[in-house]
Amino acid sequence: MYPYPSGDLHAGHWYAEAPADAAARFKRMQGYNVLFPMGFDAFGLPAENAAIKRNIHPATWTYSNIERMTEQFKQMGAMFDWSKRVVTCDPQYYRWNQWFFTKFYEKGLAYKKLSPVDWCPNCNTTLAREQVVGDERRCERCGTPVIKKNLSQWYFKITDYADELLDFAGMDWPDKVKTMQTNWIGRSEGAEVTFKSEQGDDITVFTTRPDTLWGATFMVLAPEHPLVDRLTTDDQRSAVEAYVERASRMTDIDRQAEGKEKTGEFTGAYAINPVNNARIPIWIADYVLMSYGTGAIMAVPYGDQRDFEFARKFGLDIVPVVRPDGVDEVDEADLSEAYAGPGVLINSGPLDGKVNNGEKGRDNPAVAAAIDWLEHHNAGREQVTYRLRDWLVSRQRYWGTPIPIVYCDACGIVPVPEDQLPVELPSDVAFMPTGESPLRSHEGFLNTTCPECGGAAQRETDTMDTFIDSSWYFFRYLSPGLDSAPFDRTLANAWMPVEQYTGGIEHAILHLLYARFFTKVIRDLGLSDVDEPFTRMFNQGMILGEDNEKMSKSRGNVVNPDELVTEYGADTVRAYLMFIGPWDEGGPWNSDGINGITKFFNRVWSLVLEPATDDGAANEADRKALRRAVHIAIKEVSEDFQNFQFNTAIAELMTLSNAMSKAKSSTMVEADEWREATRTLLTLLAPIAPHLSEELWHRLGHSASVHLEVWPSFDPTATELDTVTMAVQVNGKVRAQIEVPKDASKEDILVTAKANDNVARYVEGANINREIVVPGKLVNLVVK
RNA sequence: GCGAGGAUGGCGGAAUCGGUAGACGCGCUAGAUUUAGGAUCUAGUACCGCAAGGUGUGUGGGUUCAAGUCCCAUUCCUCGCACCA
Repeated sequence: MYPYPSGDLHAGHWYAEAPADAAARFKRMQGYNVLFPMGFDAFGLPAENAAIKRNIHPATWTYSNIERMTEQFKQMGAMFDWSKRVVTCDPQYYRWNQWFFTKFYEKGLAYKKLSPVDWCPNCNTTLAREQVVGDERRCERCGTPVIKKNLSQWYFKITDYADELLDFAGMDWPDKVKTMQTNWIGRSEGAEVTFKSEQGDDITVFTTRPDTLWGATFMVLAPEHPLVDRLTTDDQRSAVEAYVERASRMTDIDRQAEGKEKTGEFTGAYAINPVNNARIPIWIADYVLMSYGTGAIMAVPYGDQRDFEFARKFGLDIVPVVRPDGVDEVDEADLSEAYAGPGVLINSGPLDGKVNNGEKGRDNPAVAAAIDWLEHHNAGREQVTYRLRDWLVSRQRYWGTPIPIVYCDACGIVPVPEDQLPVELPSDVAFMPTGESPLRSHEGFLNTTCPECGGAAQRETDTMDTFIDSSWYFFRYLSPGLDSAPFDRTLANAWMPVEQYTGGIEHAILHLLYARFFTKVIRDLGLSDVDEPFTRMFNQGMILGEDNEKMSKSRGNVVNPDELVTEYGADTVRAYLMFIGPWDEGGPWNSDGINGITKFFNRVWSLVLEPATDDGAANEADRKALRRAVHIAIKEVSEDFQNFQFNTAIAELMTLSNAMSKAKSSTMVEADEWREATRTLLTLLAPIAPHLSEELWHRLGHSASVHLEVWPSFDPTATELDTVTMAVQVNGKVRAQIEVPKDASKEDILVTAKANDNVARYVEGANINREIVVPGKLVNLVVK
């Protein structure tokens, strides 16, 4: 994932990019054709805030940050291909955001709608549902609790792709991310049922439990439901209006602060339950959300805890409709909570006796029977509902892609034609955050002519959510300079999808969901054949301050990578970050530990370059042992890189260098095995410490780069041993170690084991009941 | 409340088709070298114990010749969602 150009590279950037670079280098040495690009997510609020605070233009601030961060990335020694760099605030990039917007509009995937939206009072802009986080409903960017506003905004119809987005087939992604996306999309199977009010209005509800329809004893509408005003009777009007007014003024936080205590008001109206013609009261309550389903529910207090609480509080009827297995009779008066489990349907007319097995949808015989009944009687139909909402993409801010729409009194909404793109962001605007886009007060931008009729018209002044920029930038890497299309189709079909993507878990249901959606629309626009953007996804953890807290200036626990590079060198910083622990776990920085890497690299240096001081003779067994250590390292390090286990890869390299230190002697350094060892050590180390390994490689006399070396191949015969050490246990406790030929028979192993003095001590005078031999591992003698 | 993940020495962490727990590193102890050294090298370092030996992977059970690893229960921590009908 490309970074936001915030200023300087911080420890988190290093933690995200250095191991990714090591993995890319490993793949290149293995012979793969690797494209490892870097770019900048350059639109966004911090640039505008910097402009307001320091009186510097967002573009100036952004581009100077990009320059600085690019230099810092080069210091890291990362192999980024800078010729492929993508900068999203560049008009040559964002013109394609605008182009996509018009294509979405043509396809009906972009639309404008007036509705209550989430508004961040600090950022002064609307937000997408995905950008409101936590139980206090805070702005994802700045942490301020959001409020509701009724505004006309542009949306992308991501809900059209809900079902396809639930399909993760062939994707090697963390289960956590797949689960989070699945829950976010929130598919529910059930039925849509239409009730009629006594005045004759259709009131449609969604339910996952149509089998409990005969237990519906009242209806509840969301306070914002459009029928509330019509249905409310005169004698109830003042109470209902007061309730609606109160609900509209309450924030979501206030609603939650009231806990789960139910509130509501009777409208005075009644509806007819279509399955049994029962006359049931219609209430309004804020526990029914206008934004989910149809904004109205049938209430089945017997089977739903919320409806149960509501019924008990307001004295409404409760009709038992499911008899749990093993219960003879259900008495409504005895109930203390709703029953949502399996059982047999009762009091349900034609469905009496049907079995509710607790499964969802048509897998449940009772639900299937209910849907069939509804469809047969024209009272409802099978229906699927999603939690996912359409993506609100309008932002009332300056530093983003202008939405390429013109409003004409004569022609209405007119997309800007392709040959007039990009709609460039004017540079001379006032950045005061007024709650309206700063572009609104820029006359030259605002006033234009209609592309269709040529009459006076006004531009849309909102800009696009920056998550649009990041939804397709990976395509742009393939042909960043192209000005005839967003990307080269042939290259895209050859290179995409991204075979390995890495980034933080915080984008599990933001960027990673939007990018999947965009990729599918790009496919459906006929621009590529790619279904999914990222085949394999890995979430690295977060690097914390030494105090085990998130790094922040106010805590004073920020680790500055520039200072570390000055003191220890880039390779040491890279390697230490990889050594600290598993990459997906992250963890606290520890300034003591980095010395271990410094010592390791110093040891490698002298191992390769210093003459041997010990003039002991190396015999054939010594040379064989060294070769064995080398090939164990090749095997382990290769597997570790493949699995992104950089910490154990470095541990293996340390083990190899320790073995080499022990083996080094004036005769050994003349041997082929020693030359293989040094060559292997440097090639295995190259992805982790690219500068050090290159320097040593050249000092050894090579003229080509170590980074162009072929990854060493593992020779299994080199690691085979003539004898193996086995543990001997007596009753599961280790009592001795024995050495046996590697292909010794079980019988021979047992003879050797029993001959051991210490084993004999524990076995003496007892019966051996069982003898377990795991060849090459251990012997366990069970005695009594 | 629902869902996911985790708990191993003084510290970061190794090891899970069940098979010698603590690889590798930090720190610490002792020694060597040194005018000196936050340098380097050597040896040691889970805990209790003089030793023999015993005990140990959050807690309590279970399966097994054998459990960090499998099963049941439970505590705590982290993350995500949350009146979603």
